[in-house]
Parts: sequence; C-alpha cells; structure tokens
Amino acid sequence: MSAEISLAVDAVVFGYAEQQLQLLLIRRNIPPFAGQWALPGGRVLPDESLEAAVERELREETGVDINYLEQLYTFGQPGRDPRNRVVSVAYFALVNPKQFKLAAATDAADAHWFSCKELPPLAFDHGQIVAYALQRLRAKLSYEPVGLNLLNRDFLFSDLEKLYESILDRKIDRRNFRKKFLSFGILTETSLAHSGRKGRPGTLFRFDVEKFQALKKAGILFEIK
Amino acid sequence: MSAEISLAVDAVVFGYAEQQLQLLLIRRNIPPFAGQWALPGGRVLPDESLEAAVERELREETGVDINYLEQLYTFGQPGRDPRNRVVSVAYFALVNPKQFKLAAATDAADAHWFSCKELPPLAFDHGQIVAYALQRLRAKLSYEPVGLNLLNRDFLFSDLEKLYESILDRKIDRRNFRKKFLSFGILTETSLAHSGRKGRPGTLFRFDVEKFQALKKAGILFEIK
DNA sequence: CCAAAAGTGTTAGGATTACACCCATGG
DNA sequence: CCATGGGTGTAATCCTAACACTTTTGG
Repeated sequence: MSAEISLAVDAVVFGYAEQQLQLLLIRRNIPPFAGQWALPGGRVLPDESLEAAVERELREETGVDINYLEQLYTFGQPGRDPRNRVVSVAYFALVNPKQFKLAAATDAADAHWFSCKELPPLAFDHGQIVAYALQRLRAKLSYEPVGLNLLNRDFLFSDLEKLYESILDRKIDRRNFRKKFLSFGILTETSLAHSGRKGRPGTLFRFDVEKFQALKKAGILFEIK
Repeated sequence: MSAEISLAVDAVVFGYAEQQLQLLLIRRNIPPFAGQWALPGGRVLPDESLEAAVERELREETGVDINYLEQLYTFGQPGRDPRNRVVSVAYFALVNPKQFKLAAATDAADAHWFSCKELPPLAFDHGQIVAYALQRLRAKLSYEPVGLNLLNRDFLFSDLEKLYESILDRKIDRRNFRKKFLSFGILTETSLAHSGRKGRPGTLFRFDVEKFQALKKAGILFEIK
C-alpha cells in the first residue's frame, strides 16, 4: 500500500455575498492539520468519475447547489500530503449562497463561508490551490460571463457591476460596462421593476443561456475589460 | 488491486516541420490497442512529480528535447482504459524537431511524427486529448508567444507568420502581423542576414526571454489576433 | 426636499484593418 | 532579366475610455 498513489478531488467553491467574494471551507477534525480549515474534497471512488466525486463530496460535506463546475488543475507534488502520496484534481465551482443552506456541522465536517479577503491559514497546499483558482476566476470573468453563476436568477445591473468591481478589485465605468455587457444580447429584462430599497428602482435582468450558447457556437466572443 | 485507481501521464507533443504542425505518437506493441498509435506516457512512479513522470516517459520513449511544457487537463472517466481504472494527467509540450533525433524504435516504442492534418486513429481516448490540446494551442498562440518554442532559435519573420497561418488555419496580414509582434519588443534582431535561398535575404530574429518575463511581470499583455 | 440609486450619450484618442509597391538576391 | 521572397506606410473604420447630469423613489 505504501507505494500506491491515491487520488482525490478538492473543490474551490466560490460564492458571493455582502458584496464580497466568499470561499467555502471545512474544518478538519482529524490529523493531519486537525482543527485547520481546508477545501472540501476527498478520495475518488473506484467507479466514479472525477466530477461525480466532487459532487458527492460537496453534497456530503457542505450541501451546496452547484451552478458552475470546471476542472482547475491537478496538484501532485510528492509530499503535499504528509501521510502518503496523494494526487488531487482540483475543481472550481461557483454557487449562489442564497440558493441553499449550508449543511449543519456533522461529525464529518463543519462548513463555513469566508471572505476571500480574510482567509484563515489552510491545510496542505490548499492556499496555493485557492490562489490559482482566484487567478482563474479573475481571468475568466473577462471572457466568459461566469459571474452570473454567483448571482440571483434575476439581478440588477448594479449587482453585476459590483460583483466585477469586487472580484477584479478595481473601479468599473458604469455606463461603458452596461453598454458593453448588453451589447452581447445575452441578458433579457424580466422587466419587473424592483422596490423596497432606497433610490430609484432598477430593471431586473436574467441570463439567457440559450442565446449565450448560440453565440458561443457561432464563435462570437464575449469580452469584458 | 482491482479497486485501485492508477495514475498515469500522457503527453501531447507538438512540433513544427515542413510548415505543418506535427504530433508525436508512439505505436503500441502490447494490448489493448496493440499496433495502434497513442500518445507517449505511462504510469507515475510513487515518488516522482507529475512533470518528472512526463519527462521520464518522453526520454524513454522518444528522446525529445522539450522547450515548453504545461499541464493540459486530467482525464478520468471510468472505462477510458478497458483494463482497469486509469486517471491520466495530460500534458502539452512544444518542441523543435530539428533540435534532436527521435529515439530509434526500441522494444518499448516506435515513435513517429504525424502531420496534425492526417492523424491516424488513436488508442484509448487519445483522440479527444489531442483535440483538447489543439484547442489550447490555438487559443494560447494569441495571448502568449508560445509559438516561438516550435521554431529555431533564430528565425525569419516569415517563419513565424507561416507558423501562425498554418496552426490557426487562416491568412494573416504580413504587415500588420509584423508591426504588432515587434511592438511588444520581445524579439531582437540577431541582424545576421540569411542566405542560400531564393529571394531577398531576411532578418533573423531571436526571442528575448528576459524582456518577455519583465513585461509579463509588469502586466503588459501580449496579444496577437 | 433631500439622499440614494438608476439611467443615459457624446466625443477624442487609440487600435485595427485593408491595401500595393519597391528592394535585394539567386539563378 | 526574371522569379522569389523581404520589407515598408497610410488612410478609413471601429472600439475604447473618459466624462456629468437627470430621473425616480423612500424617508
């Protein structure tokens, strides 16, 4: 057994709440790194696909509903797990924290959201994995409308704008952003005006997945700077 | 043993010769898929990193000198190897076929270059892996100067231009391409004029890796359409 | 009526594209 | 001298970036 390499998956799950990008972590209750925070994940079963393993682990450990999942990178340095050789295929997931309740702390796991600006130290090489995922997310925002997977089905333009501003950590020109984003024709107004807040009510938009797929197939490219 | 997942690496090695993108394949001489062509690769040893495994397999099976290597994607569908569960981390490599001699056919392997336009049927899911790698290469050409890893150290602008044309499979405007590429300042003239061919001799250029790294660090971005 | 958020158009500058002729060499 | 490939500039168009005031609502 000592010579065998074991295979695991880890998930970097991003959410968006309180105008901040959030990361889902679980607290380890067994060594190594007992008591520390880590990415959800675990061993891949012999007959399950990698994606199925990620979904199973997330269901068991956290109870999230996944809106977007893609493979991130495979981390396989010898020594990254102090016990034995573990190669881990990391995935990158986007969820809307409002769409579900986090699993209550079980014997197996205690799941919590952390703002990406105030992450605790992480077990194993998970800090590195998160850094890589953040880089991917930032890059991806600019050429695929993945950010929509973090928002409610119906959202205000200002939500989208603030999402971009907070993840990319820079100011965005409101007018140019709206013009550009709308020009792709992948958002439809649900034309419900919205209320219960302070200023003037805004238009609610919804992502039109079909239009986006069609454009993508036709090779027309999304790009937001 | 039946329940264990084994871990392998596969390499998609691209070269460029005769103004065509080439792919390096080895002929399998054991079942399954005996006699068919496949990507070089094999099992990862218990103490070696994934990159080390790729480099070792390539050395053993083909004798190539690698100019560029990056992880591509991990393929892990159950059933992709008919014998047992094998998860394979695919890598993507660029080489210059003129810089080495392919290993002669050994008991283990018979390595050959194939034009990417006339690939034979491939073993396992290697066809899918190659398709993915090609897509990555095409995308990457436009935002990183990786194509230079396929050329001689000193090259003519027309070489670079033809490389882009053949890989992207479309015409490129000679003047605009040169202007744009030179504007990044990552090529230096080795100012040797070149001869022994037909028309007017051209200027030889060389990739200035330092300048490129510096620009990259400074966040200035390379982009060629 | 005041504060908060939503909505909207124009202009200048920069980048991209399209395009054609002359030059240096070998045969 | 001719065929081959190398080298170069300009003008029109499109895209991007910068920029501020008006509207609607809640309190």
